[in-house]
Amino acid sequence: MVRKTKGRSKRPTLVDVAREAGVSAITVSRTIRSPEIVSETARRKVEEAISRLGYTPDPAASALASHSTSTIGLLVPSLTNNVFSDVLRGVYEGVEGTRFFIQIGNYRYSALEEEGLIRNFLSQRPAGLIVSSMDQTPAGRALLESASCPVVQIMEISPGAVDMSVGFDQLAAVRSGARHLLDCGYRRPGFISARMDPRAQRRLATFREFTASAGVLDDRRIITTPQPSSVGMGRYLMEQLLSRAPDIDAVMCNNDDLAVGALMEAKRRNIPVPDQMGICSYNDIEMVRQMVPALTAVATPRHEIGARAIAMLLAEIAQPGSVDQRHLDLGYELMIRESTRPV
Amino acid sequence: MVRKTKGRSKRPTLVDVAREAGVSAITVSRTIRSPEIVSETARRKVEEAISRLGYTPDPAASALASHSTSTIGLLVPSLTNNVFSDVLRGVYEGVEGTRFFIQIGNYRYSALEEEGLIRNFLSQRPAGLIVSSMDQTPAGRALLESASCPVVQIMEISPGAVDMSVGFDQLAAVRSGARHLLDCGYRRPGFISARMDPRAQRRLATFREFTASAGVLDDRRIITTPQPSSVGMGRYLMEQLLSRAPDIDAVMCNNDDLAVGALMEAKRRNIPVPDQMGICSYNDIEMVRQMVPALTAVATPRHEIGARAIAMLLAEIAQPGSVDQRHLDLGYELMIRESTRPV
DNA sequence: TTGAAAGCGCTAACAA
DNA sequence: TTGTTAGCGCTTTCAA
Repeated sequence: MVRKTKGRSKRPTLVDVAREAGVSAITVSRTIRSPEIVSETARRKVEEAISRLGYTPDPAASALASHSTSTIGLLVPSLTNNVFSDVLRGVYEGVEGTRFFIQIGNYRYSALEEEGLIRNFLSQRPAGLIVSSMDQTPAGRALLESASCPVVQIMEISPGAVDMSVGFDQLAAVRSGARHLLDCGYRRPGFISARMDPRAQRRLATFREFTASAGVLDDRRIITTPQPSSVGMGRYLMEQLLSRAPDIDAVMCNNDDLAVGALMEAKRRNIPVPDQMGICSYNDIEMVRQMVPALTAVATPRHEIGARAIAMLLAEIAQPGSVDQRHLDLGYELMIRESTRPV
Repeated sequence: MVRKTKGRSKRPTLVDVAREAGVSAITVSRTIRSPEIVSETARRKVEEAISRLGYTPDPAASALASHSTSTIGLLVPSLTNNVFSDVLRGVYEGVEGTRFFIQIGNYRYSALEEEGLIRNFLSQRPAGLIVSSMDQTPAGRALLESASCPVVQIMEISPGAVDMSVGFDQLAAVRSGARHLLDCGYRRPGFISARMDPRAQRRLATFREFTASAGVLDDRRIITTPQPSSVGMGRYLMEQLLSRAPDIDAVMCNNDDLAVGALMEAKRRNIPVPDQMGICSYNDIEMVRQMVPALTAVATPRHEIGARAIAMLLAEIAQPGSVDQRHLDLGYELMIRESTRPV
């Protein structure tokens, strides 16, 4: 059943190409990495030799000799969360056609695991690093600070970023959703949230402050769980909310799947949305606007965060120090749809 | 604004550790890779030296000397499709805690791009490869056949797999959904599908054959698009279907998001589901069973495919030829819920 | 169980 | 513009 014979694959090397082309090894190397500094004739000979031999460079040898790889590390807290799949897409689109490739590390919302991954990634001498939080452990942060490659922190804006950052004001975003609910005339707003990582905690705190200052805070109307977010969890939290505070008239959801779940639960109970229950979602993945009724949501620039982060990183790798705007605030947008009733 | 000084980081090497521990370099190497063949005393000295110096191995040097890396390549046709995010999760869970890490390549449903990625990945001497299709170009297939690492093809079962495979019978799966619609008493079933890759094509062909043999095939009730699948696309295709064949009484959807869209469109038009319209979904991501009404679906073992594929691969890497069951059929399951009416 | 010697395939640094 | 030389940090091979 064994198929492979660990083929001591006599794969051609730089030296083979050099011999074939009648030049030196370094000329071949240069032809590949910076063709513009090689003479027309040499280049042509080398290119022919390469295609004749079917040569492909060995990235390991290159990494060893040059002390740097073409790997870009991307640390995310979750692979399941739709939020990050959009970021991911932006990042992948940005590296397409370059010599770089992405290596994803999933730290599962654990700062300790994140620290381990940072250490691990850094030991591979990556060309750059994208990390999805500002909440590193002190050791993790120290590692990032002393990294010998550019680092982009994404998702939030924060004055304390290590090197570069791309994000938006998450707290202003959640506030705009809450404000919209009040503007619509809802007076007993609730809040549901799953997976209470530091960022979710901060958004909850902001919701509490905002509603408190508006005189409509009631802790019975706030339900959270450390478990992962899902549509089913949205239904469950909505159920809890309705039994603990039956007079609730609106709900701010900390994630899209929770909002979809909340809508489904309302439908099951024949609670009319938006008339007796306003629903505001957060992030605004595609599905949200296709619901019936379409969900109002705070739209976050997930894809653009990925795209801009990788663009910054590539620019900084190509030319260290060349990126002027090292901290980008991409903003957010309140998408008013059918699940909240305008005044 | 520049922060880094390309730190000629005097990072400790194997030789430094050897000197510190009073042994030779190769003993340090062995202590790390196969501690069981090193004496207790030597091992202890080395371990102490490693932690004292904060040594981490350089993967590039290791790869160059040993002709193999700890990278496992994973080729997927899409980063957006929920199907693959479940597979991904299974794979990532499987490498956690091992020395391996995953590198994802997205070939965007293009066999040509896939071929390029195979070439690219293979030139990095990966420890193993997971590919998500059986539809390689001839050159792509040849590359896989001559790869010097184990290869797992996932998603489908097929006698023509290159090395190992993990999947299920996609055609039997779609047939079971179609059969269920007929069993329920629906007589004018339609089919909607987006992103017509070869696999989607085969499923459509199977639907046609099956309905033809049951005498209920009508091509007006089949609508497809090459564009990506989404909830919005599901609504759109449902709309088309209803205008082209208003007498339709059920729809088989080739993907979960299409089914959710179809349900929403039915709701918008006040078409009662399941009484006047049966809906059957394909894949069964979490959201599907949380809809109101909950959607009937053919559940596919996406997470398990990822988990089993990586397990096979790791076993084969550890001990070439050790995997006996080289082709796994994981099956599928029809989940009957509220969107189809039982007889 | 341990070690010495010889590379792996490339690039940095310098020289021509 | 091109070449020479000397490694990069590890593992392989062979020997003790």
